[in-house]
Amino acid sequence: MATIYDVSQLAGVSLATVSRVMNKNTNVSEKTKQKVLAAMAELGYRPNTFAQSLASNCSNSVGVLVSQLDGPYYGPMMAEIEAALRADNRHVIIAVGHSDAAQEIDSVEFLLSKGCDALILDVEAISDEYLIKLSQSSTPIVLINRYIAEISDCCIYLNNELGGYLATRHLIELGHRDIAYISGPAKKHDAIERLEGHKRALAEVGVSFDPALCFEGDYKEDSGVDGMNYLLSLDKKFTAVVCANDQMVSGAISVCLERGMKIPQDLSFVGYDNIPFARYVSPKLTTVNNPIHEMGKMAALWLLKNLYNKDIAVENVFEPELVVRNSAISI
Amino acid sequence: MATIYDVSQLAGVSLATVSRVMNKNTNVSEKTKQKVLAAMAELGYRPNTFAQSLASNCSNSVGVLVSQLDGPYYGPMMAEIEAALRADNRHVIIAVGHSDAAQEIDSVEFLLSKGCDALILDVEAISDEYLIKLSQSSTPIVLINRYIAEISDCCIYLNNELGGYLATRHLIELGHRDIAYISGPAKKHDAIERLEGHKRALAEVGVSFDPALCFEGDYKEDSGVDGMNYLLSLDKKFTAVVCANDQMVSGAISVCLERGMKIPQDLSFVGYDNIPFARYVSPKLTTVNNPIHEMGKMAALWLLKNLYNKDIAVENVFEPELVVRNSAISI
DNA sequence: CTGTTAGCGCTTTCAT
DNA sequence: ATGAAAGCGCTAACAG
Repeated sequence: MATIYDVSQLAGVSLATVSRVMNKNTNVSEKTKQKVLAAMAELGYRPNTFAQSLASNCSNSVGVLVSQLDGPYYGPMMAEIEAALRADNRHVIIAVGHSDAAQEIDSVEFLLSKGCDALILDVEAISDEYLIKLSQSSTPIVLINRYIAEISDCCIYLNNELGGYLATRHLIELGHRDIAYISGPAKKHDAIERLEGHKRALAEVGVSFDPALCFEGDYKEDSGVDGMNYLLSLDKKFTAVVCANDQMVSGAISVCLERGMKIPQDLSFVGYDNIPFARYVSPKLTTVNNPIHEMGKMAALWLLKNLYNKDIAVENVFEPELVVRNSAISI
Repeated sequence: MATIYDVSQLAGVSLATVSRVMNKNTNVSEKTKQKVLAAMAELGYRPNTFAQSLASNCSNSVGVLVSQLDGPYYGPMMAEIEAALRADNRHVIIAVGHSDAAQEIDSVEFLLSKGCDALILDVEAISDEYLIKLSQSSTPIVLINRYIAEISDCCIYLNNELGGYLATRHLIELGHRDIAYISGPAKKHDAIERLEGHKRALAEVGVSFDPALCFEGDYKEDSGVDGMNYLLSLDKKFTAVVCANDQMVSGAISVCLERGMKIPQDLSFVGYDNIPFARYVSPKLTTVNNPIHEMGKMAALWLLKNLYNKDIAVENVFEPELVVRNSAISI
């Protein structure tokens, strides 16, 4: 592998000059620059990133920590982050936290030990305190799907409460009053907020929230199955159910169909996230759009702006929107 | 940030000794080792990976190149790769090739320029020649979802032809003879092989393959929609359709349901890949299992064995299996 | 505009 | 078993 030294010899200049043309330093005459470029091409020169990182103390890499890689949720986000960073010749190192505090912290340490210039974190279990302290270290972080007042500037998040509100209000407008709810894990921020929105919509029309009609799932399809079986076993009337994410809706609907029920005729459903599959299942899901890919992109842009000094406008909070399809009809 | 020098001073030993304990070199007395370890802990020492990589010419990183990040397909694979490598303290750098030759090559160069120790590639558009030449360079590669005779040792792949055969034979056993087919892109190896298997199953019972009943899709849901609309517009009889992947089945089925057809009563479907959603859509999909996550894991193990000298048994070819659910019934 | 030189933090002979 | 010292390839003052 050719080194910067080989290039300098071939071009008949010094190491420093070669380094200057690589780093687009303007203080190089056009003529010298061309000589160097030619020499690089001839040798098939490729800079050694480790030497660069060691000398410059900048790795051009950003670590991305997500809860899981195998669901339908993080793919679009990762895709946007990769694309935005790649366009600027930075690379992304991935790590998975599995929604567990110990593993999340371990992953953060891991990414830090790999010399990332910055971290994009989608973490649920790590405490606010830890993150606040982390944000004060020399490695910048940006938080996706989480809002912490003390470090709000680096938080990119969705107005989850509003989404929960929109989902339930849609059903209310369709005439529903007895609405069941399958929520996400009670310890996750977004799950709590979505449920809050649901309650607000209910309260707005004077319907009291019935805890018995609320099942705590874990955002996976199977817990939608469990939740639906639970609700159906109840001796309670309900004409609609909102689920805190689309994966749980699909699980819930599959239970109903298996029991011979007609959806949405017998029961209306509203989901959350608008994952790609939502438009291909039957019935097509009425759901709340979660612009997770846009938030991923924004996180990358945030870094380009704050870490690599690009001139970019960033916004921190995203608004969810109701996507009306066929899983919910008027009573 | 503390350096190895600081540690050596605190422990009262030389740089070399500190380096030895970090690298688990045995030639260090237990006593000295403990002193060093204590010094490291006290300083919160974390080795600088760039200096390590520069000096040792080993980065402990592997590049993973996939076609896309936002489908349901690669997530499970990435998850396994990340987990296996992470367990051995290596990290993964991701890049996306978008199924385009130029972009795939660009991504390979990108990963190489980032100093990866090895590459795991799931590429479709890059030529065999390029890959063969690449495999002869100093950076080891392992190919997922692709078989190239000349470098078969580093290929981890599925017996796609058999999968295609199993899908169609299942329908034949159910009594179907008029079977339509929605294939993947004609230029992709796996799409071709799956179609071959379909043809073999047909030939086995003396049914001739009708090109008019075969639509070329692109593996995305929308092309399943297009394919179904095309087939339905034909003035041909068919009682079943096999799709080259589950995403296209879901698109195809959504068209039928929208037209008021009953699935599987009016038309049977068999898919391919067994993506997570296959068991939650209605009807639950009869499909061919594609152990993509196992192949991802195997690719990672292959590297651990061949690059990092772990003692692991690897297998190169995986066999698909039919998963019978509810989307196909006897005629 | 260009060259010289001192590191960046660690690994790895080679001595002892 | 331990230490001294020569790089690994590049960046960034500094000097001219």
